[in-house]
Amino acid sequence: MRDDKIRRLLRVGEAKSGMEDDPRVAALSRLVRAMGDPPPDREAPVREVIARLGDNWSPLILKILSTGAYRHTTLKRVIGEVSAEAGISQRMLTLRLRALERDGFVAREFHDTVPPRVIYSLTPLGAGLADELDRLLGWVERNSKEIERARLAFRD
Amino acid sequence: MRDDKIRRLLRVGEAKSGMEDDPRVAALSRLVRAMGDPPPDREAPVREVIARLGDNWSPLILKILSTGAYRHTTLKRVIGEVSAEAGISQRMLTLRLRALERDGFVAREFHDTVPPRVIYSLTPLGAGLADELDRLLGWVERNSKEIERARLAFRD
DNA sequence: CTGTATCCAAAATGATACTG
DNA sequence: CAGTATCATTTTGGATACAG
Repeated sequence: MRDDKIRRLLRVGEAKSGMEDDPRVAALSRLVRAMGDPPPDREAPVREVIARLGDNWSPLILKILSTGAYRHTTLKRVIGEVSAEAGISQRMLTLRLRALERDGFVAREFHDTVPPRVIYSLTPLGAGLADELDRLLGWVERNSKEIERARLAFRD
Repeated sequence: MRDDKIRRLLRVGEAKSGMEDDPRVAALSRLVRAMGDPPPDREAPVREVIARLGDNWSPLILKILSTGAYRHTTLKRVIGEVSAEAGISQRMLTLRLRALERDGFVAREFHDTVPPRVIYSLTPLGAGLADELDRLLGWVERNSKEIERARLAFRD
């Protein structure tokens, strides 16, 4: 995207005297270039991975798996005890694990016995993602007082 | 939660000879304590903030606002040009901005003129969140090759 | 211009029953 | 035990019209 297009978006007049150099133009220009062309869509890793971290169950799954390897049902049982909500449905657990496996964060070890045994664990990549999650949680934790304050002040 | 309850969840027998000390028990115990009692529900800042980062529009809004202050419609126009999708609806933009404002990440400056002028900008707290977002994006970026490889390998 | 209200479509999640 | 299929419910998002 060219800078003059950005100027039009911002309704910034052409700089004739050099006084209208809106700093947002250069900053937006950098942002657009950093995002690439075309910009990442919903299926792009950047979007998907952050969406995973933001969904209801994946963060908890990552945290639990960072303590070790688990069978499917054991994982379900642990989530049911540890979460604030009613517990995860078998369907959702499978969906989430599949998504995490698909992106290389979770390894699935299948033993074709009766009954079958399937062991889920974090890959090194998944452990890295769990670390990122921890750092993010740490930031929120450190700022939760201020967030709570903002929430209370938000009675407008 | 007591450790023997965790052992039952994991179907770990009582250690009589000291050989069954499943390392997951201690790790899970630490995890449960770190999460607090009761564990954070959907409205808790930890959950909400990460959910914000994971939704469709908030990350982009944060990125754009980190380049400066914007009026409502200008922001909408910029998002429409910068995003991969069709653009954000006025309703969603308002909802997202409200949520970000509610948690103290975005400041709303209202001028009661005709037509009204409303300027949105990041608070220092919001700038901090934008920094966290950047670090997260950086991590995904650095690992996107490996993620793509996992995706291609995931034809099972 | 900023925002709300209403209605509608699409997506996420859960419940339940079933299979190998 | 692990997983799938189906259906119901909830949540989320968009389109449109309208108000101040």
